[in-house]
Amino acid sequence: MAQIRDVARMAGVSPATVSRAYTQPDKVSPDTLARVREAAENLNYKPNSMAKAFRGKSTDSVLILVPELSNVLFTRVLSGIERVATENNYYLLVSDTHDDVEIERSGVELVETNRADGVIQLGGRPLEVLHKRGDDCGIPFVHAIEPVGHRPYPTVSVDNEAAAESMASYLLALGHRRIGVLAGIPDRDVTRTRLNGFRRALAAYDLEYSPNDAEFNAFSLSGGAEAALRLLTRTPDLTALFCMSDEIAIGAMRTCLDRGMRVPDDISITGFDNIAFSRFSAPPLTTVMQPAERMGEIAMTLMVNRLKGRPGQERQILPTELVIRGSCRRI
Amino acid sequence: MAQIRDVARMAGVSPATVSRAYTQPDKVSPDTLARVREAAENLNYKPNSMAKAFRGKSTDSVLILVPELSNVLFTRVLSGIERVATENNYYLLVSDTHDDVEIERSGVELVETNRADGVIQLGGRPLEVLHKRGDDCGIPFVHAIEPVGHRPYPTVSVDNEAAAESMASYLLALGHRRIGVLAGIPDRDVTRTRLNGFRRALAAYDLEYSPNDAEFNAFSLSGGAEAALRLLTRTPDLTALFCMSDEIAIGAMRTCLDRGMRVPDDISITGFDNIAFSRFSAPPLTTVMQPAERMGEIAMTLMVNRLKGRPGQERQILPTELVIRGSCRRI
DNA sequence: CTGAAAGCGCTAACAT
DNA sequence: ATGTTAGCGCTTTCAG
Repeated sequence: MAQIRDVARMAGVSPATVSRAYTQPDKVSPDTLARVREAAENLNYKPNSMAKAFRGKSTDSVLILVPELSNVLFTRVLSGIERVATENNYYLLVSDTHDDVEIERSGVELVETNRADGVIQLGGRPLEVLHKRGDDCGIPFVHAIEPVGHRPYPTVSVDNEAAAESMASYLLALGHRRIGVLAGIPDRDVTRTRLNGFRRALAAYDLEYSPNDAEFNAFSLSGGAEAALRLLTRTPDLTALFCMSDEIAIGAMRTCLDRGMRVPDDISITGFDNIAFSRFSAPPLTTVMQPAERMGEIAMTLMVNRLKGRPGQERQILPTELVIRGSCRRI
Repeated sequence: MAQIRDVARMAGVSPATVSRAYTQPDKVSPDTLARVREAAENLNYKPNSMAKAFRGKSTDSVLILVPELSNVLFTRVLSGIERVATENNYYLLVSDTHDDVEIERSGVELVETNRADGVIQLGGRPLEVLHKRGDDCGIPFVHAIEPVGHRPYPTVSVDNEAAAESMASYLLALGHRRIGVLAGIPDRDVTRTRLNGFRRALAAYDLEYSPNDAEFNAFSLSGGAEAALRLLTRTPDLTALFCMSDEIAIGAMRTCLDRGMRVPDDISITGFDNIAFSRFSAPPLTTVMQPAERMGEIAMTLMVNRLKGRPGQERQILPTELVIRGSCRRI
């Protein structure tokens, strides 16, 4: 593999000039520039990016901590991140953390070992628990999707509580009073937050949340199907199911169908996220839209800014939107 | 940030010894080893992985070329790759190529610039077209999902033609004779291959494939929905729809439902891939199972072997399986 | 078992 | 506008 000095020799210049020809072409005379380019071309020279990273102390890559690569929502966020990363010439390192603290910790370590310049966290865990020096360990960190208190680093998320509340209010407004909750994993912030929103909506109608009407399980299709089965077996008189993700909702729909219940005639179902599939379910799912790709784009933009030493901390809460489709009916 | 010489000084040894303490602990006396470890601990020393990569000429990372991050199938493969990568201490660089040759080319270049040690291609394009020196440019390359002729590098895929044939035969055996095809993007190998399988099945029944009964479009939900609309408008007498992906099939289902057709009573529909959602559609989708995660695992295993200088070229064709669910009926 | 020293390929002062 | 020089943090001969 040709290296810079080979090009330099062939072009009859010094290595420094070759380097400049790449990084600041305007600082090089058109003539030499042309010679350097030709030499590089001939020798098929490709700058060694590791040497550059080593020298320049910047890797041009950022690590994305994804709790579950098979989750469509995360994947959409990742897609948004990717777009902005590419635009800004950053590489993406991706790690599926399976929600495991240890994996997240060793991820954060990648910036301490100079493997990545920063990390974007799609999970709920704040930097504080991921590093012993806590929030001010100086690691460029951006939090996306799940809002985690008022952290001293850039964050992009939605107002889950408000979104959940408005979704629940919609159900209430349709006349539903016995609403079951198909929640996500119990110890996730997002689960708690959405549950709070749900309770707030109930409270506005002087209704009380009953834990007996809720089931907690994975944010997945089968998680939703199983939870629905348990819930409906226990409390068959529910008229609606408030699900904390579209996958849970679609899983629950299957269970209902299997039990001979028609949606929305016999039971109304709502989701959360507005993944692509929810528009294509039967019936199409009423849900709350989260701007997933957009959150990814913003997360990466915040990271780029941070890395390029621009602005400072920023905290963006993006709007959600109720998407009314066919899975609920008035009673 | 502490570096090796700080640790060396504190432990009262030379940098070389510290280095050895990490890479070949058995070559260091237990006593010094302990002292080094303690010093490292105290100083919170983390070896600079860029320096190591630079020195050692190996980045421990491999690039994954994903045609579309938002496609569930690719994401499953990625998930399998990730698992094996983590097990073997490799980092994953991921790039969404949007099926663009240029992006794929610059991806392959990452190994020439020492940014990655190898690349796993989930798309259909062979190394030959991605590098001017062609197949023998020496880049560790693994092809997954789409089989691309007999390439001189490791490949893992399924027999798409056979799988498509057996899916189509199933439809034929059920009595269907007017079967529409909802194909994927026309210029993708996988589309052609599956179409061949379909035609072969037809031929066994002395039937001819009619281009008029086919629509080509994106491998996506909306792609399927649109294509189905065009196809059904043009040829309303079809009794079955052979779809080249589950997403296409689910999209098509929606169109059928919207047109007042019941599945499978009025029209039978088959998919391809067996993504998680297909089990939860209404009706559940009859499809062909592709071992996506497994392909990912194997792809990465092949890569690791290649990188570690083990075995040689390998070519694995994994079995698929017909998954009969409720979206087809006998006529 | 340990240390000294060289050097991986590049870039950024600094000098011309 | 260009060249000279030094050095990024680590590993690896080679000596001792």
